[in-house]
Amino acid sequence: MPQLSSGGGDDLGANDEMISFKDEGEQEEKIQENAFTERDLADLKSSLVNESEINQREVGGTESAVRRGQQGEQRVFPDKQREHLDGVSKQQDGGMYKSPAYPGYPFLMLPDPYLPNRSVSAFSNKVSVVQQSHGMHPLTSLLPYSNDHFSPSPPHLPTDMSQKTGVHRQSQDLSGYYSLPPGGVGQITPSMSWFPHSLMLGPSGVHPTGIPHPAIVPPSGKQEHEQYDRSMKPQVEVKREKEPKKPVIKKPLNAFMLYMKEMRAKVIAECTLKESAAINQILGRRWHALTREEQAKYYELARKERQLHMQLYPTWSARDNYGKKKRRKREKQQDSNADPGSPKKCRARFGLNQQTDWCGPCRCVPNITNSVEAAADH
DNA sequence: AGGCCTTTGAAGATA
DNA sequence: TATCTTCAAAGGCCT
Repeated sequence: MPQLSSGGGDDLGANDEMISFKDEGEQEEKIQENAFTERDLADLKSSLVNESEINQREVGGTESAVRRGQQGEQRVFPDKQREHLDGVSKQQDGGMYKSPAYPGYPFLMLPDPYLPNRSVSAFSNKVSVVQQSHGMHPLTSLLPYSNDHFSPSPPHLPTDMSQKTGVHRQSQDLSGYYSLPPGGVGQITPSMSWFPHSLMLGPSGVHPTGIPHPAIVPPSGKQEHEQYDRSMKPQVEVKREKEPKKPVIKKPLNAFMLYMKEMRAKVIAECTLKESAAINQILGRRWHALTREEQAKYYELARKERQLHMQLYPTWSARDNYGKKKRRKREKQQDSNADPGSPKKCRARFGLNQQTDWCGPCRCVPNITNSVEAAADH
């Protein structure tokens, strides 16, 4: 996406970005977005009934205007916002702002920086964001990673992970963030019933910090309850032991993702929609309706997420998760386009003479020799 | 079972 | 450096 940041933006940079939101008639729209109500939901709901109708209405209406504007305008915000937030955090990281970058860590009773009185917010293992949303600061309910990430058997990290020097260093660094109890996680008492015991059983499979990071998921992409599976499917266990797969470390969530995670259930509750695509459309509009300050909270949280992620996985790169879909698409394309399988098949595909015609699309030679080698070379 | 849809933002890849 | 691409979450829907 275009990075339109002009640089030099600090804390006030975000202000400029937000102002740009209001340009070109978007101010009025923004006001309307602020008044986003059930009417919008009803629109969306009804629009789901007829997709073509959606396109006509939304593309022709404010939705498209928003989207058109977003491409150019919204992208301006984050960079400066990041700078802004970086500046803020540099001040806050000094100790007065110890935010649980992963507030979903169930075993950490952390002062919530977003609570007015910084009271301790104990996150349950699976806290619905909706359930928390009323009477609490929005971010207190923010559970960036649901309990699904805390499988009974914590996903084991790559073996080299524990050997990385940065990891050891980070456990100290993180203590500031997470207010780990003296002695570390190992001293957490079993009385914390919402803490999965398996997480306390030992170092194996647990990050050296003792923090099972929710970004780590088994290669399948879903949390696998291996302990239970083993009792039921010993064959699977054997297979797994033979072919240990590296757990996938997922990307840290960005501000909008965090916002979605918190607000999704609320939107679902408000309207009966369940389709994520529709929900996300609503959330996208609401996101733009947020005030600068409201968005800043999420940008700050996202920044913390990235910071923690970097500390937990110093060698991780987004590139690590790259290319899965891309590869599949390429392979599909290659299968359908380039690879005819054999000259005969290729020529048949394009209606060419099997004996004499040159195959333009794949440039295979005429099948004069009809030899196996020629076909193989194809 | 796995891909698609849909959103924004971060970051890697590419021109 | 600017632009493009991919992936993060979510869950219903479709093949």
